[in-house]
Amino acid sequence: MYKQLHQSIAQFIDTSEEEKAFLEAAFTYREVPKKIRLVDFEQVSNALYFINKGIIRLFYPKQGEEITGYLFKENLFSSSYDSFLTQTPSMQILETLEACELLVISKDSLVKLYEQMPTMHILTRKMAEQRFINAQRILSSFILDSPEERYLKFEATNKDLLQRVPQHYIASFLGITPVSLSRIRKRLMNKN
Amino acid sequence: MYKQLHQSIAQFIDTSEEEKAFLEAAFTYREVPKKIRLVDFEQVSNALYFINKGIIRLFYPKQGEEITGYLFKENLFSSSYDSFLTQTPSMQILETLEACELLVISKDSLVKLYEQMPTMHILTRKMAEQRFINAQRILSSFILDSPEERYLKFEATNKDLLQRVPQHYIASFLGITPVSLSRIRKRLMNKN
DNA sequence: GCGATTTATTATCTTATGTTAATGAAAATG
DNA sequence: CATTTTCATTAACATAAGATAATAAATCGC
Repeated sequence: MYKQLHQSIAQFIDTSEEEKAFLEAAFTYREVPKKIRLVDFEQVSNALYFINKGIIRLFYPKQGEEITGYLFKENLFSSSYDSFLTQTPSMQILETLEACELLVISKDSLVKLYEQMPTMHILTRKMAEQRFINAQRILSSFILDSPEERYLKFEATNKDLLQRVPQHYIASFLGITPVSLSRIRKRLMNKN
Repeated sequence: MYKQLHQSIAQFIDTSEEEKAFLEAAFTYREVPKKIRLVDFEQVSNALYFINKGIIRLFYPKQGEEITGYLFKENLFSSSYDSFLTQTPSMQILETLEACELLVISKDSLVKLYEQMPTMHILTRKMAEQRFINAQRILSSFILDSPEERYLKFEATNKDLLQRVPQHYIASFLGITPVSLSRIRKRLMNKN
């Protein structure tokens, strides 16, 4: 149950058996059907969701449209992180795209963990750094690359998501319309 | 000399007099003329730069072009953070845009600080979180807003930079060409 | 202060993407 | 299994931004 979580954390810090026990006590297992909102619009997020199985989509509502901001898959922490950190209403919606098996930690449990194991500060610092680097890379791709290049990079690094996620979600993640993505795919087909 | 630094840090954690002394010992004051590269392309960054005075521009080289990624001003920590954190060659260039008065901390000094004051982990965690939130907000503006809307938001939050920074740097930060920004400004002039 | 360089604007032309709508295929639902 | 809904593709048209170039204004460096 907690194997994937421990493995993911091990990338950042070493944990003793005692600390592993603290962690397991802090996270609760939860199965969630598809299309369930973990964080709704303008709701203050009070939990982080580690994904054992499934996909979670983060999106922005914009004039009746849904603009995908990120797609979280297995072994990632998913959240409306901005809202969670600042405890302000979320501009983003967090919704399961597939039925999910999650490990959930509440804000309160996290605070308790900070007291129980000081290395937790190091872990969350490294995670925040990792998230920053990730956001930065996506941002630089928006600055530097054309939609076609962004699609090619996405394809190269997320082939599995291309199969599991409806194409129009990927289009809006790339900052383009489904129509435009379809045209780009056609162009690329003809090149090769 | 260190007043601004302490004030900025005070937004995140409380520091004792002893800790303030550790911090002052870790940061060295440096005056840098304009147009000096603090981090060059493919160089591994080994310092963070707190800005007492001046502006630092972060940009990506792209086919002979320079694409602005961020503009740092007074009381901010500036860096090629990705390179600094991962200790890999920087894809970004960090260059003074004006003559700057900086407080510089090296990777080694930072490591020493972590040992001297454990709250440093909390400080850098909160800073990393803040940076993530910032990157996230810029990214969401790329996802949600048109170039015109991005310009208006930039104008609203960074009126001073509009005066101090050549317009074509701002254009590339907004993800458009100088020509396009000029057209947008003209369009907006006529509206009001 | 003067010549050189940088910078901003404007015009022209091209092009990729947005918008809207129609169609057929695929998937979900009862 | 049949019906409804979602989804991807394609077409036609409009538009904003890119590319290039010319010009004028502002700034820099000696």
